[in-house]
Amino acid sequence: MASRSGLKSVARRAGVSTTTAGRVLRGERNVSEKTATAVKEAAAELGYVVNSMASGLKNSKSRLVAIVVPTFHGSVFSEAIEAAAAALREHGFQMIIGESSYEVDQEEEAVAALLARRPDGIVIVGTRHTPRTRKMLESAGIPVVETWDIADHPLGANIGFSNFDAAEAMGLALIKKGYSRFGVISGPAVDGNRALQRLSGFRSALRKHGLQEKWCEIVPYHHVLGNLAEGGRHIVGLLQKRARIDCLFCTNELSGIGTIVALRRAGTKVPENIGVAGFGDVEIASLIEPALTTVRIRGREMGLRSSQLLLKHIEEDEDISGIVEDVGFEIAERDSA
Amino acid sequence: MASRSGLKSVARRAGVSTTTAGRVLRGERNVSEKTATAVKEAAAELGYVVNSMASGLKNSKSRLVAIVVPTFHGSVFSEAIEAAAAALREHGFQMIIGESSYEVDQEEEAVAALLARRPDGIVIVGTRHTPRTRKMLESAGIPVVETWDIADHPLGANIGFSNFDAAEAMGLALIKKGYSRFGVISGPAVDGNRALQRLSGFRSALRKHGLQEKWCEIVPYHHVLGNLAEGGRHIVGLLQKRARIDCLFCTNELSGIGTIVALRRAGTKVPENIGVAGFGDVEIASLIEPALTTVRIRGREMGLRSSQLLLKHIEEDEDISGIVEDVGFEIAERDSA
DNA sequence: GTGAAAGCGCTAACAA
DNA sequence: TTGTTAGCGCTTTCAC
Repeated sequence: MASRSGLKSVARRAGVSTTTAGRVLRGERNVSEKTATAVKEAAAELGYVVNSMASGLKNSKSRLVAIVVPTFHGSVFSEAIEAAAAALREHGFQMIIGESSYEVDQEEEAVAALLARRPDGIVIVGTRHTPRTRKMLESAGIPVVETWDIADHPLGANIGFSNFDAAEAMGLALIKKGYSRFGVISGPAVDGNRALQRLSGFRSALRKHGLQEKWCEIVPYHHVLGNLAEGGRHIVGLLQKRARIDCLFCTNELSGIGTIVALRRAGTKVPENIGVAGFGDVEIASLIEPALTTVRIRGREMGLRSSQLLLKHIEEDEDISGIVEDVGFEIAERDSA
Repeated sequence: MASRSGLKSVARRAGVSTTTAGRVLRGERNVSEKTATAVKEAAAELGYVVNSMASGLKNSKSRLVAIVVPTFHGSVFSEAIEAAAAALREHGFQMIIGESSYEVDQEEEAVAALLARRPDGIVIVGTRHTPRTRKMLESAGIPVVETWDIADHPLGANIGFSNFDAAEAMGLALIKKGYSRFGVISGPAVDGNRALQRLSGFRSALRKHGLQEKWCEIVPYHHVLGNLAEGGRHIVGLLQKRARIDCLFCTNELSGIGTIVALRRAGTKVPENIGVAGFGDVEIASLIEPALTTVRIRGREMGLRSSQLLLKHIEEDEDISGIVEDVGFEIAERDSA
């Protein structure tokens, strides 16, 4: 079927060579009006669509950009994806997405699968990778942008923010508001991952005021992220068993939202009975009642900026490796704490 | 760079032919242990990743599935995408996504761009397409699944639900609750699109009870979808200018949520002062206060089922065209109406 | 168990 | 303005 509507059949139908047919369909100008029309008609009649595997192979470019995110769930990263995809589409690029599930091994698999498509550039959320991931990325010969963090040893360009600083700033802000007995909900904090950085930053803030959190619960990601309502209930259960606190810091936004909803349903008043702060900022964070106090992350900006850099490298042939941009963050003090 | 780590250089480094190297890397068994090890080592050292443009071209398959959704915004379709992507990944397939922005011309463009990658199958949200879109899809020679609606003339398989019936059921449910003075917020209702079907279904319910809506506002999509908070404020403005109603039906979920939030901020009590019902069901619909009464759509199921059908066609070579499945819907009566 | 050769559908370089 | 030729990086016969 594919062969029945290949360039060859279009050419045959229009009575020209495949070269000429290709030229017309690519929009080159040095073809006679008449020929062009004939080719276009033939193509339309056959429903012809170019085979970009073939053309990409020929010119060794795919007009594809890859992006690796920890998860699709919950719109945390989708705003960044959206912004990037829109910018790319304007330049005739498409996006392929991989999911790392917050695991470097999964990330490795995703990167391999994506690189197989020979993208012209790649954006990765995160700066921790397996050695093989780094190797593959280096050998790929394409521009790389790491994001959502500041890298110690960037693979290429780096558009991010300091997770440590952001969590510390939130800690300071909460202390300023008068809270002093903190509980923390964090995803698995390992190596130098973002959960750990956030935890460390928060603790640094407490230490500066001679404080220490009353307890810190490490919750598997599927628990906080898989299902908001269920995750929230889980956290409320935790609250009852642990030492009394006056403020709960959730190192990711989804657990913050889930917690607020679950607390409300359990009849606990936020922020009267307990303050809740989150990290990250999706649209719902400001829509729920009470609106979530959180660290506002510039996801959209990071997505956009990353793709802009890639496009600059690809289209203007300007090396972007080594570029580092800190997009910062902002403490959004709303009603929950 | 790509050539420096092509199959040829792996083969050279391992001292074998590209044929043999390829065999090893594809996991074929009829290779000596020793050779296999040498090849794998060479590949690892070079960070080799297969070029699927080349392999795909050779075997005319891409292990790629395309999906076209109206929008990425707001997780309406992302649950469906998520479910589909997960199922596909398990079978070694990747997904490429296109966005139609609720416009058939944009859809045509997206379909052309996606088909150029020679996906092995395609899922499209919606059943209305331009003639060229239909033609391209027909000539592509790949399985097609239309979804989120029931098609009059399916292009291939069809996994959906009746938007008319769903809206009618919601209308009936609201009337049963005692509402009788309805306002409607709808996206552009043209041809046989889903907005129009929902509107028609809702009106049918009213007619059955000798009622008629007090007013119906057609709001451009960017207004209700671009920004929840702003869209909501817009709707609240409308409410003040139009005839008094006791219940507002929003034919899409995002406007329902935006409306509830905006009304709450404006000091109007839902459902005491006015009932609000939506259409569609994302996670936040049940988390906001009051929880949104809405038509629950099986997005996740449609996404999953669509990809299962495609996989069946692709991997088991079983023709799926003509298969129609109505996954139905459900009225979720919550607190907002 | 291994390799040589042909070719997937397209485009770039060159020739006419 | 148009066509011929070669080859992108792989996989697939087919031969050894």
